[in-house]
Amino acid sequence: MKTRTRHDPAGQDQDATPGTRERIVRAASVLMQRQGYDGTGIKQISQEAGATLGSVYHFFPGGKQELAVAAVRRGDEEFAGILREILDGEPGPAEAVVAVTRSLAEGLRASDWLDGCPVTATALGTAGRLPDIQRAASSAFAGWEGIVAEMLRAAGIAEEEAADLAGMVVCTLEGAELSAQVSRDERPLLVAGEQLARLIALSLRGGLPAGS
Amino acid sequence: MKTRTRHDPAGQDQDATPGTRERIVRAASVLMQRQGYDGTGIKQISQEAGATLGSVYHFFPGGKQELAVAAVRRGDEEFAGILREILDGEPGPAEAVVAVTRSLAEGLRASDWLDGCPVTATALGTAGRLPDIQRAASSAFAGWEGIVAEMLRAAGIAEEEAADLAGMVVCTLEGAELSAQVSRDERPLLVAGEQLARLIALSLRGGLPAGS
DNA sequence: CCCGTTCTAAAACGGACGTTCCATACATCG
DNA sequence: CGATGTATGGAACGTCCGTTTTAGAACGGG
Repeated sequence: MKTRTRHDPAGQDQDATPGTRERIVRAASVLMQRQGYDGTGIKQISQEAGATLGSVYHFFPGGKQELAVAAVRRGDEEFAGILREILDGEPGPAEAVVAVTRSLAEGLRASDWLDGCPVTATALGTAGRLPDIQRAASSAFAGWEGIVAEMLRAAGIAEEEAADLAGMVVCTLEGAELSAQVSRDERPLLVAGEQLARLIALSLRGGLPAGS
Repeated sequence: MKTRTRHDPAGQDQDATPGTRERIVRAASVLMQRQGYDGTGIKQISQEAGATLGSVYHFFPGGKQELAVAAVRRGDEEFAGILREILDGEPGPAEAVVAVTRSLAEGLRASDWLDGCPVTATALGTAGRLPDIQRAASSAFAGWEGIVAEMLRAAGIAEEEAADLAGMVVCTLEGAELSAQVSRDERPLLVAGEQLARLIALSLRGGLPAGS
């Protein structure tokens, strides 16, 4: 029942009891996603991960803060993967964005509105205090924006407009998921998806640029 | 130095040392906006408000939770007031939304990116745990949405489309402010403003409805 | 003038927090 | 077979948490 073979450098066994460090990061990511930074205790994390305090501080000598950074990065990569996967499976950018909102809505409802954005809660609770966490969250947003921007450029939207539009898409997804979670209703996400699709369609056919 | 005259039912003196209860709510609102629910202590609130623990528990027998609900409601009303004020001062809905994003950006930058949305941090940290706070936050979002929807209808947009668009506007503002705060950069807000303006302009002239 | 209500003041409590510390187990290497 | 370095188990520490409690001050109505 112990752990598994030692010297498993990255501990990437996919799922079969994934090594202590990996379990700790996963537990931290889930718990902080749900309860925020201050609302999540190290002891709770270690318990949920099936590890002990000694292990936590062994792998994360920087304590809670270092662990939170790892958790945010984990959430970042996880969502980036999902995002890429969905975008690749859709024919056009408008359909892709709608598909993302649908996926987010399903995830939210399936978790009884507990699992929102994996970085927002952690980032927001530590906004002006813990710069390391803030930076990790900021680069997560930037990364997602890049993924969306790439898709938009591939669809033929000009460089600069694609960047703006990608920023808009990520912000709106963020806000809509937040809204849906707080109001326990998937409608904000679905509406956001449709409206974003309108906006993308407008850009695809070179429609009116901001100034009415 | 004490307080002021007793029996000041609502304690609405505008600003001249506004009574203990009022000071407590204000301090709670600001602190929870910045640090979230779990990150803010009752003792910190009482100290910041220039009150004592006795006063806090006198006015809020329900403890921290009741105080948080009052703080969220206060943030709700505050932003609703600002929103109405800005919307009334602009000629059309597109300009109005842009003005709101500019105002939010200024507020964020002026506070060194500390003061984001007055309800998001509190709501997100207590999402599945404290239903009272969640409800207060949810009704705040709904109220803001109503204000925006009314403006859109007044500008001639049909009932149902105005509702969807208003939801989109509020979600995007929420997400953009979050993004701006985390990345310490006002660009997300400004981009969101312009893109929302495009979307509104599209609705004003009966443009393409979702289906590409 | 005194009583009751309203409000303020601060001490005290049990518990949880993040962190430190050390003793132990185990695989690997000389 | 020691010896070594990595990993685990868990007790212990000091601090701060939300809350309770008890006492006192400031007013209003009888």
